[in-house]
Amino acid sequence: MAEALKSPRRPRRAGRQPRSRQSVLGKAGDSGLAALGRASRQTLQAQVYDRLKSAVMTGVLAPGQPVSIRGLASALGTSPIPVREALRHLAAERAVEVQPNGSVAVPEMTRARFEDLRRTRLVIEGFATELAAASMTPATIRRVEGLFAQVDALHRSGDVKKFLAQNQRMRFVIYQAIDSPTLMPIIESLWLQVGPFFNLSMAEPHLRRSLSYDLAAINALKRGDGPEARKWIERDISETGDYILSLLKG
Amino acid sequence: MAEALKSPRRPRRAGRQPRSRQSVLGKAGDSGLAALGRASRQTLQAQVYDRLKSAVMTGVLAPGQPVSIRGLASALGTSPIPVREALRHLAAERAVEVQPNGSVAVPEMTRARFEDLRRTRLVIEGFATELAAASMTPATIRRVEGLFAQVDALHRSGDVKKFLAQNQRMRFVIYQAIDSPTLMPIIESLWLQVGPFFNLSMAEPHLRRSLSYDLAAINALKRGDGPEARKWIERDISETGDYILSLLKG
DNA sequence: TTGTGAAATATGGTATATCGCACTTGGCCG
DNA sequence: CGGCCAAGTGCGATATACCATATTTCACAA
Repeated sequence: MAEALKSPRRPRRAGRQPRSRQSVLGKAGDSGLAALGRASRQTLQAQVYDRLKSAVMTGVLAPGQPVSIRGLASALGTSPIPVREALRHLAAERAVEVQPNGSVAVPEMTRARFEDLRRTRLVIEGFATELAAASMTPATIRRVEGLFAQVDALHRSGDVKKFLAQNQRMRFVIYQAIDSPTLMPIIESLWLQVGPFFNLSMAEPHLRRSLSYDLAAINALKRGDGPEARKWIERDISETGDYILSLLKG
Repeated sequence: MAEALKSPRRPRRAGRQPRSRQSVLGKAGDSGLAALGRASRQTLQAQVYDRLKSAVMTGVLAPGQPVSIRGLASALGTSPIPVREALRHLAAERAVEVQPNGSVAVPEMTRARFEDLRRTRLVIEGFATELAAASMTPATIRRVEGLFAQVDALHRSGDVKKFLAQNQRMRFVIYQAIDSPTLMPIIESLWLQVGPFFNLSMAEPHLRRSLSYDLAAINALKRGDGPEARKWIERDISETGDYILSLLKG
């Protein structure tokens, strides 16, 4: 058994910090060995990606503010490489923009861009909603209705951030029912692009109306009435867009 | 002033190969300093990305065949890092798939996936065509007609590969007329996903029909008739899909 | 001959080092 | 007093090093 010879391949340089592959970012309090089965096979790049994605969606990263790879890396306690790859991934989804000098930033929103996004969302999410009507199982309906109840409660409690997060989850459960590996990433990318601005600017007078449209859409989905559900989702996207656009003016 | 100590940062290790940033991949025979002004500010990652994208589109990379990062890197004469990033970028666009072990491959095509792609393309490219009708300038029309002539000639000459390449260029000129930073990347991603299979399987009996639809669409665009143009593009996508699907059966 | 397991190999992921550019800063000259 | 040049600093891009795991190969024994 020459294994003892092989295990320590090389003398191992002194100042090396192997840094265990998991849980570098996930600060979930691992209770001993339980962690082994949990996030075992998550690459750092994927963890950083998830974090940044959520940071973009929740508006933690302000639009226009440049983000430095090294800064993020040191903030997250990793080397620049996983951060670079996560940022590239987000850039491919248009969640962030690569600046001429190479650093990245959440893109600024202009009226033109927002209107472009809105018309695209109308077409794609409208289509997706109509498709979803044919794929809704009773279990999915229940899931959606449960989420709607939560969203409604969050609306009453006034927690806009959580409201939007759960609202997104609800929508995505609907879209996921289609089981379309083509549509889903497109819709995710669209939400990543408009999401930050919802978080920054959505306010009460509009939320209630949006909720009523969602409810109408859910009821239509329950009946399997795709065109009707589509109509309500389109109305929601369209009027929410009007609202955001009215804020972009000033 | 301890600066003098700092300026020559370190003695510079002997065996270092700085490897000029450009033209590592571009084997265009640089004639001396002329190269300086040419591809100056292209990162390696971007060059690798372009190459791989074209390799995927033209079917050079066979679906399912795993691509090793290191293999590509040494084939291209770079380190693995730019290759990794280019592959991640392509993976985000669904042009390649990250395998469970971390390497990547062009995804296999199944009937289900192809039908999913087709219905999505019908909606998105149909919409895009209709929009384009409102944005076509005389110059764009001329450009498209010029490309159509080339495509037609290539069809007669029987060079399917070049035919498809120019055909794509023609379509993208139309879509680009919309000037939609949202739609364009989506359409590109869709073409990256279906492109390889066109290259592998398109054959004569279908090409002529497809060309006639394209011509009809172009004429409709010229008249500014968006719905009509949309109809022809949709018919093209739909019937080309039928054709490919008939091949996927066997 | 074949199955099993261990070593060799290949490969992905990531840390570190270094290059070269870009932007900043400070000083000098007009 | 203002603008321009030069050093300095920060950062992105990339090469290299090295670990850990997946895969292959090969030897040995049943």
